Amino acid sequence: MNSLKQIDRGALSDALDHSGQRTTPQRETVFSVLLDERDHPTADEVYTRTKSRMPSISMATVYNCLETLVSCGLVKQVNIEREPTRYCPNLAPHAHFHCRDTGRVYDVPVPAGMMKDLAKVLPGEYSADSVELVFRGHLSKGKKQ
Amino acid sequence: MNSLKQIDRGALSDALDHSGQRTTPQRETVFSVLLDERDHPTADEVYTRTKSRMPSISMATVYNCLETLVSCGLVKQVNIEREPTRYCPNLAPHAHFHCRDTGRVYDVPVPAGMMKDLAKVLPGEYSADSVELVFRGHLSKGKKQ
DNA sequence: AATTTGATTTAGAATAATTCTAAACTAGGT
DNA sequence: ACCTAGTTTAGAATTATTCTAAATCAAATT
Ligand SMILES: [Mn+2]
Ligand SMILES: [Mn+2]
Ligand SMILES: [Zn+2]
Ligand SMILES: [Zn+2]
Repeated sequence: MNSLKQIDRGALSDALDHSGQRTTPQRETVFSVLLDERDHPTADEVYTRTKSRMPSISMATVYNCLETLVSCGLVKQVNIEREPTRYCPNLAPHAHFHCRDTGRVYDVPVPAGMMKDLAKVLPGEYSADSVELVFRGHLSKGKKQ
Repeated sequence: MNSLKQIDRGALSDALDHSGQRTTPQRETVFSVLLDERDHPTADEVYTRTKSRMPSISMATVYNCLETLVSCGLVKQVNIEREPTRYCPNLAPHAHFHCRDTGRVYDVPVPAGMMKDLAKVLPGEYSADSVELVFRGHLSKGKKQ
C-alpha cells in the first residue's frame, strides 16, 4: 500500500497498459512520490523520497520508472538551463516559473487555449506539437518561501 | 583580421570594456563565428568553426569565450531538453523552434512587446526578468531543410 | 627597454547527471 | 512447475561542462 489514491492508481495502470508496460510497486511508488509533493523534484530528490517508502529501490530503477512514466504520458520532464531534469505530473497546459533565489520551480496556470494560441506566431511551414513557456525571476518576499 | 564587421567589432569591445574584460583575438573570432552562421551552434560546433580560422585555439578557450560573451550580454544560451547548450547572438526578443527531425533550432520572430506581455499571466508575487518560449515539432517538407 | 602584474589561454584532470550493461529477479501465461 | 519477457539492480561508461595549474600575453610602470 503506497499512498496512491484509487483514481491515480487507475490512471497509472491504464496508461501503462496502454503503452504495453506493467504496473509494478516501484512504478506506483515513484508515481505517488510525484503526486504527493508537486515541487518538480529532480531524479535525485525522487530517489530520496521513494527510498524512504521503499528502501530497496535503486537509483537506476528511479530513472527507469521516471522514463516509463514520461513515455506513457503521465509525467512531463522540465528542463531549466543546465540543471538536472525535473519531473512534473501536472498534465494541464501550464507555464513554469523558476526562482533565481531559491532555485525552486512553480507551476503557473495559463488561460485556457493560450498555450495553443502562442503557436500562431509560427510561420506557416512550422508545425508545433509542444509549446514550452518558462519565466525566470524572483518571488516578492512575504509570499511562499 | 577575422570576419567581424566594424559595427560588430565596436559592439564587442564596448560590451567587453563595460564588463571590465579585454578584447582578444580569441573572443573576436568566436564572436565572428556566432555572427556568421546563426544556426545556434553548440560549443563543439563553435570550436570546430573557430579552429578553422584560428587553428591554435583550444576547447577550454572556446568555453571561456562563450561564457565571456554571455556574461557581457552579447550572446544568449539556448538550452533545449538535455542537449548540449547552444549559442545565439540574436539580441531581439524572439522564440525558438526545435525541429524533431533534424535537431536544428530556428529563431522565430515575435510581435513587438509580446514576450513582455506573456508575463501578464504571472500572479502578482512573481516578477520575471526573462521569458523563454520554445516550440518543438516539424517543418513541412519543401521548406528549408 | 625591462619589469611587474593581472588577465587570458591552454592541456588535461575532475565532475556530475544520465545512460548503458549484464546479471538477477519477478510474474503472468502455458 | 516451467518458460518467457519484462523489470530491477549495481556498477561501469558516457559526455558536456567545469576546474586546475602552468604558460602566455599585454597593459602599465619603472
Ligand atoms: Mn525569490
Ligand atoms: Mn522537420
Ligand atoms: Zn509543472
Ligand atoms: Zn535564437
